[in-house]
Amino acid sequence: MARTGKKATGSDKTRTRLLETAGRMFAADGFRSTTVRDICGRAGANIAAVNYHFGGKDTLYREVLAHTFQHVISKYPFDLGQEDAKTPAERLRAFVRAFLLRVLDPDRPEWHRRLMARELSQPSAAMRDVIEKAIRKGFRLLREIVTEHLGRRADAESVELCIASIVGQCLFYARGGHMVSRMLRHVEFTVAGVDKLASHIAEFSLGGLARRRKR
Amino acid sequence: MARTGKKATGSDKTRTRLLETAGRMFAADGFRSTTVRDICGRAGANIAAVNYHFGGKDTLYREVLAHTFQHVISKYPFDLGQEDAKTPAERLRAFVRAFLLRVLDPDRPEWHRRLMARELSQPSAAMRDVIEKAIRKGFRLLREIVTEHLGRRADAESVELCIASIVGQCLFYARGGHMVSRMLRHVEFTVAGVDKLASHIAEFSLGGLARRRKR
Amino acid sequence: MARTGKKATGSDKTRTRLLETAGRMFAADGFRSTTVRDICGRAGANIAAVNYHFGGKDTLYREVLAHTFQHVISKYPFDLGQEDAKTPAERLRAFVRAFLLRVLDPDRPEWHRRLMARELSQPSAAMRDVIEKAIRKGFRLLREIVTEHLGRRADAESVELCIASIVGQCLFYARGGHMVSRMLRHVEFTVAGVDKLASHIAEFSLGGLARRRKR
Amino acid sequence: MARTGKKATGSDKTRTRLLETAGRMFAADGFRSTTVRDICGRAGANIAAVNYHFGGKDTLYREVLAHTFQHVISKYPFDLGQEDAKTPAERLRAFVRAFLLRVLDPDRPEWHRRLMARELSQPSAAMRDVIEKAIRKGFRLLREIVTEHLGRRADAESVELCIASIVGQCLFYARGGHMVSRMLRHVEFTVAGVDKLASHIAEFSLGGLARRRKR
DNA sequence: AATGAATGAGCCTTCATTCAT
DNA sequence: GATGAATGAAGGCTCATTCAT
Repeated sequence: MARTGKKATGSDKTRTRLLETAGRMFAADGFRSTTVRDICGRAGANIAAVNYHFGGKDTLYREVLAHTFQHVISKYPFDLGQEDAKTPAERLRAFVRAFLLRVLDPDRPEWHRRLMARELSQPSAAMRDVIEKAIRKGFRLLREIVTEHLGRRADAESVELCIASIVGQCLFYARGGHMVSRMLRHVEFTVAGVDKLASHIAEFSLGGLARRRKR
Repeated sequence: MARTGKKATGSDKTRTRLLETAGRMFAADGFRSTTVRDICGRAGANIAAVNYHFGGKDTLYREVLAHTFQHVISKYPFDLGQEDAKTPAERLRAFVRAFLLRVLDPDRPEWHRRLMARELSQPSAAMRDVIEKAIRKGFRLLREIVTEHLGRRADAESVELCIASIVGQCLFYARGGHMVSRMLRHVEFTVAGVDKLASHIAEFSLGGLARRRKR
Repeated sequence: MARTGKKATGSDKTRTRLLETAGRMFAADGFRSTTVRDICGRAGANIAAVNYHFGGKDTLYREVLAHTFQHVISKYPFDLGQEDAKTPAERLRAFVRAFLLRVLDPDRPEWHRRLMARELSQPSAAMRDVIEKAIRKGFRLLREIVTEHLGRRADAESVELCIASIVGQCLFYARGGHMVSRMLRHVEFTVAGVDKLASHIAEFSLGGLARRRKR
Repeated sequence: MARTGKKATGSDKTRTRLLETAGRMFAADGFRSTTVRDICGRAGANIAAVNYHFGGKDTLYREVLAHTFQHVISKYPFDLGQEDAKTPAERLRAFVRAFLLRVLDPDRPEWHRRLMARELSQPSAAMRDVIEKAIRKGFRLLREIVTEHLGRRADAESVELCIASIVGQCLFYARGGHMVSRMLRHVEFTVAGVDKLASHIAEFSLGGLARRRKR
């Protein structure tokens, strides 16, 4: 057994391996299409391992989600860099950058992004609350920033339309590898280009906001 | 033979009901999670009805897709209104409006949007080619429009970043009922507000493009 | 419809076509493996035609069997040629020839043989009685002939062993196209060679009977 | 993985029971008519047991076949006893005896015979090669023996006709329990009488060959 | 007289899970 | 702590048959 190299000494290793493998597979094929047999097989574990370690497939999925979202939520708060930002323009830039960092975190493997995109478009029951809470928080902040730009007298609809425009631009990069993005040959979706992306979106949005204000 | 799909004499009621029900369910839960039994049950048809009318689950899905995408592709071409547009600004407005119309077509039920969003983010083998072709076509047009705004000397990366910004704003509305959009209480996602949405995105983007040009 | 050439004027034609097609298919693949849909399809008839004309698959099968066995039973009785046979040797020859004619009837299509072989090795409930009766009749005759050859004092076991030897030789040709027979490149299994086959088996058996008698 | 069939540790009880039950049922009713549900039911196993242990119905059938034919092929080679046979007559006797032993092996249950008979008359894709090879081998040997008896100048057709006569007699006993054989009340088809059967067939054939030679 | 849409029982298979070891 | 044999519910699909026309 030991000579196969698959099995490590501690039992905790299997659990970790299961978590990693399952996450990758859930991200690639979705919850339903991923089978417990396959997860265990690829993780080099017994077929009963998932139930043994996590209690079931659902629980494993929830665990994967928790493990995946856990860090990012606290690592890149929406208000990251807000305290250093003096002008409204800087605050928008900070927001956009924080948003993109959260979505394109350099330290996270690619499948984290895919899994997040999946949950974002159709959240499972387990994540709904967590995600909604996080979104609501960021939303409030962005509303303030946009209001700063449009002026206090701006109507609610205009504010929200601009919010949608900014968020839309950011979310475009969140969904990794979809068809539209594949057309863009000169844009780096990866982490390396995150600052460039943030700069562009911030500039573009500043222009948009300015135009919307004049009207 | 019903299997060939060439039907004309009989009453197509069951077939139509099946198509409608299946579409709605595929849109809501995805291909895998939707069972033939459920489809037939809710359509008030026998469990063998799907196989009889469509030959199988896969074929039914493809039929639903065809039935769903069929109209929209030809009804709202990307270059809709381009010939009447004189200025670059008007061309951008026309493009955005055509894009949104395609996505928020007044004549289509809500689940069409959801199904389209699903296929857009992870296209099934059957749709991949159709979708890619459609996207590529619109992409070329938008590139021209953006280049008009940024000037001929604009580098490829800047052009594509602006394309991403515009497309991102539009796609935001394509995905019906996702979490972020639920925060926006004052924006009508429905068809009724499509012109207002188009106007905003066009204006916002014009501002963004202008700012990007100056740099 | 008429221009397809599939449909004849009278309704009786469909029935006949169904009978022919079904027989061929039952002979080739067996009762279970042959589907009503396929029969109707290849016969150019409606899917409900079998039930309409014959009441069901089972009934159709029985009808095919009756239609197939009907003639042969009366056409080639086991005692064919017995009245003209003067010597025991001639009687044996006549018997073998009748047996082979029954099995390799020139006027019957090949699939009749296959169907018969099928029923012989595992008779359906419907045919069991008919077949058993026919066999019993021939068996009695052959017993007499063999007894003539072995002498009246021959024990029952010896008689039956010789019967088995003779029948075994004949049955070898009844099962068309099985693996062993494919090895024999110089023997005609078809109808054309039936007299040659009969001669050989009769001669071979006469030799065998003679040797068995001496012992 | 049980699917690979590489099992050693666990108690092979269920697997063995499944193999035995399935074999018996396949032999009795054929592949198509035998249902997995029935097999599992009669074997006292779960409905999923067949798929778990064998991967599917097809694989199970192949396994049954392998398990059934495995021994007999090597246990009773066609040339069994040939080296001890001095005269042509003894060689024929040895061949017939080996043939019958193969077919009526004392150590095998009755359903093995039935299954073999089934495969012999219409071999499944899996067995075709194995059977053909085995047959071809025995065929070559018998041809030599017959040629010895008929003389070197015997024409190919005569040789093959005699081969057919000998093989026909043997095969008669291979098909257990068919209608004709039920008429023979004084012949033991079972293993106990195999030597007596072999003696008869050999003697009968020697007589037949002798007579065929004289002509 | 004949059609073909529709039926429901039953098929093989896959799945997450449980249980004895 | 971990295994893998065994389970039963549910999946898609095929079949002979029925029913309204």
